[in-house]
Amino acid sequence: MASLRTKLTVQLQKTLKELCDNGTLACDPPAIFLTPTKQASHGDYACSAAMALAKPLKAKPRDIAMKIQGALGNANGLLEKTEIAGPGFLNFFVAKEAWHQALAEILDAGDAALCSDLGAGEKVLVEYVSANPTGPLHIAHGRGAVTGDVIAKLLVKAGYKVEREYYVNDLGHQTDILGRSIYLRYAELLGRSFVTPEDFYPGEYVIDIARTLVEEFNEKFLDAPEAEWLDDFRERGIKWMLGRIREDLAAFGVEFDNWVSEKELTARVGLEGVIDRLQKAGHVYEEEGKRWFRTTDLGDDKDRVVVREDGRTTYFASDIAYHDDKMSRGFNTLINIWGADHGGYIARVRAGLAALGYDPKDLEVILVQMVSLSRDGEAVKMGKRLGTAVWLADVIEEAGRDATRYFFVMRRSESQLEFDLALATKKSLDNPVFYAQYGHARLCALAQKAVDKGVPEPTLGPGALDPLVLPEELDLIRAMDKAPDVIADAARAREPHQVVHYIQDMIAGFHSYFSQYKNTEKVVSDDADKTRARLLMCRALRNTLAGLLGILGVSAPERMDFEAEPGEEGGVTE
RNA sequence: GCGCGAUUAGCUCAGCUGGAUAGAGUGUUGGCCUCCGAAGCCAAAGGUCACAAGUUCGAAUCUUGUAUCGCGCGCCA
Repeated sequence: MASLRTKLTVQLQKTLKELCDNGTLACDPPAIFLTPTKQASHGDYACSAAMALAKPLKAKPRDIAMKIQGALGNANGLLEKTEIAGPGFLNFFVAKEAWHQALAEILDAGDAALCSDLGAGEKVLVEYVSANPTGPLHIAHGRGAVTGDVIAKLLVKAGYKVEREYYVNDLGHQTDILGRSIYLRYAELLGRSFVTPEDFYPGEYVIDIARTLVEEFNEKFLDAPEAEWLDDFRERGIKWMLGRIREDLAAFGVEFDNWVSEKELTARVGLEGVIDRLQKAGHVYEEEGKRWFRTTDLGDDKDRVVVREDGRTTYFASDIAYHDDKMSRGFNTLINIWGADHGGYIARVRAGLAALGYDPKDLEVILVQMVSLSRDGEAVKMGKRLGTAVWLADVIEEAGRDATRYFFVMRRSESQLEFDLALATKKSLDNPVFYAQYGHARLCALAQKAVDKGVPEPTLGPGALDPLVLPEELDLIRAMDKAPDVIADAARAREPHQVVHYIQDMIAGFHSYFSQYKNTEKVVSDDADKTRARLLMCRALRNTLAGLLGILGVSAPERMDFEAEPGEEGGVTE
């Protein structure tokens, strides 16, 4: 759906092209954009094109603005008037009728009201989480999970064809450590004592896995050499962990189209082929018995080993193969959501793509900064190796799925996130998800109020929206109208937090409107025409809000339970 | 040392390809419930946009340098 701003931009572009074509403006048509204004006296949208053109045209900005103003007219009925202000701003005042028309279109569009065709069907692959199956998901994985999930949803709304993918590192040294850790716990459960080696996963979950192996194998491997049990222990450990990771993600509302196993992928494509291609392109050399990829030629800090002395390939080698596989599946854009601690990895993966003949810019990496968790005002130290990680599942249980998801995308990815569990569970507006959900519930209550009073179901007919003339009502329509723009912008920038702020603004506008007129211009009143118009507006608002919350994966409750503490069972009624 | 990220109100943070008087929440202070949901609303107070140069009609935004904090710098993943 096109917003009014988009329609007006199109009109303005058309006008400028005409002015340039007929010589009124002796230049090429400039790229223009409309900005929403900050104050009502500046109209609804402003454009600074005249100022930008002043220098190349060697003319006064205000004179240029006047020419544009005259040629634009009422922009096909969209505008009530255009004013020239300040150094040369064009301030556009949208006609009431155009807002009513916009609202009618929003109501007609239904779910499509949030959509745009920015992506034009382009294929995008979003890879996120991809946590090693050597331990449960912790809180930082959670942030990456929601970030990826919401970016994927935004891209879908913005007209991209999206696939979501989890890359499972089910090969390598770390998985061996998992297998050995399980074995030590297995032996312990069978009465043996042990000292923990340096490479060891200390988490409780390892004991849970070991318990299943005691059940399966009894004492079969108790004194057996490693070669006899390692494969079984490793594979069962990975399978168990992956099962738990899937459960945690499902409980969090995070889903994937594909789970790509490193083990299966490398078996299928064969790393030798990929390394040969690197070699043929002249990027591989041998030294000290190892095969190196000269990534320094392609923007990396140092060269990287792809094949070790003993012939085993490195993780990096399979990651090159994985990204090659992604590109070969026809994606124009690869978006990877990584933790900030993987930042140093970007250059070498890009180098891999470049060496294989792809444009390295097609890989975008969103680095999600760390989450610092505090509980009751005290910082909680994190350390996966120390077993002091905070599991995502525990956080969700404590704060609730809605609040947790909302918190994780509230801030820009580049900002470190302060996650205060006490705050997230608190019944206050520090916890903005409740504010937004409350707004939705209030809109539902309004609709119910109308039903209770015997007001007929409002229908959209000619002139039905004409009674909407209060400035706050027009503001609300304007807020809704820009939804496809906000989503497209957020999708383009890969910035979920923009949606959060948009929701907050829209809800604040509604609460303000509601409170201000609760004793005068009520939504449900004795005036049938006004009631119908306002109920229609509220319906659009409710739909918009529900759609936005849906993008965040946060529920839009029809009622809020006032008694229960948020975060506990029943705190939010679906 | 090098790379990436951050630095904006007491606190937590927005600020959209450079635009008009830098915003929101929270906290503080003071007002609103015979009301369609007060988990709400309204108002006040609160700023050297880390610092310094530069680019131009115009900089929180772009460039360079400095400072402080976080992350990374493995033939782990």
